Amino acid sequence: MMCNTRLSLSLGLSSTPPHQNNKGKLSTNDDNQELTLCLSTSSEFTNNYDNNRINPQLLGGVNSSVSSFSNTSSVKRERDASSFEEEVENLETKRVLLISPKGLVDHNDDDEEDVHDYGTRKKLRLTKEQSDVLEDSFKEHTTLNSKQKRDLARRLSLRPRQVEVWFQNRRARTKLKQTEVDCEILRKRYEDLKDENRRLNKEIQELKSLKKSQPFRVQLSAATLSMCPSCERTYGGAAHAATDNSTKISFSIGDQKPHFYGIPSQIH
DNA sequence: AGACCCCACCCGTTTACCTCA
DNA sequence: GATGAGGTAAACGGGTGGGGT
Repeated sequence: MMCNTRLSLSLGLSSTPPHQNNKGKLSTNDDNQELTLCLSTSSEFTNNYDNNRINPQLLGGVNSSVSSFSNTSSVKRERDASSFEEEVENLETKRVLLISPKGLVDHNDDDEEDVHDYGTRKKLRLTKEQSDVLEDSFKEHTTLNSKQKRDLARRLSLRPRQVEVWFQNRRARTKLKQTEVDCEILRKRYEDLKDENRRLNKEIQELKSLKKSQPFRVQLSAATLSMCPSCERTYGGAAHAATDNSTKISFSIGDQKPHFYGIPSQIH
């Protein structure tokens, strides 16, 4: 099997390719890849670059190796070829460069359509037709099995991995939208409860003042009071005693306006 | 049982590309 | 027209869990 992976190593400064997420490890997914250790100097990198063998995306990492990769800031990395060459000229001749699979050697067939002249990964923009088909498929099922993925990829002239990634991103978008909807519902519910709380507190204050003005007629604590939402008046704990069959309260969670049946007319 | 591998998925992030001020 | 900011979507790497061996 052709070696698709090379690890280039020389002495000196170190940098991490940008697509390694600044987190380090060089990993390979392909069992057929092998790691080759070789020494490299600036001039070799320049030559490789000119020979279209190094991914400028990686070179961006080289460009900013000293300044950018020491922290996690998402500063846009300069990928301009000329500035890279200037940087390379300025770099010391010996440095450690870890280059991941796409960086040094030939791309496999699948990847070739996605690279620019200088070897950068060209960002695919799906056509309207491709997006429509994927959307339709997503409506049917939000996940794909291997066969569905392969079929869809073949149908759209995409790689299965691209279809897989599209579905992952699509699920993420759906989830994000749903989260936003949920947030809005919760916000509304919170506002409603706040209003309800404000109204009940106001009633408590009114009752307290009523108790003060009519101490012998109103001897009920606020906790034992109930309220008829239809008329917005309160009445006492006798209703809860329910010794009188004519006094019944119908109330359930979610009711906007609970109704009170058979409440003695005198409390109104 | 548990160690290992593979696979699919999620999550956070990076990056290419687009739009708009 | 050039440019930078911000948004969007494709792509990536790492982590995780389930299933098979």
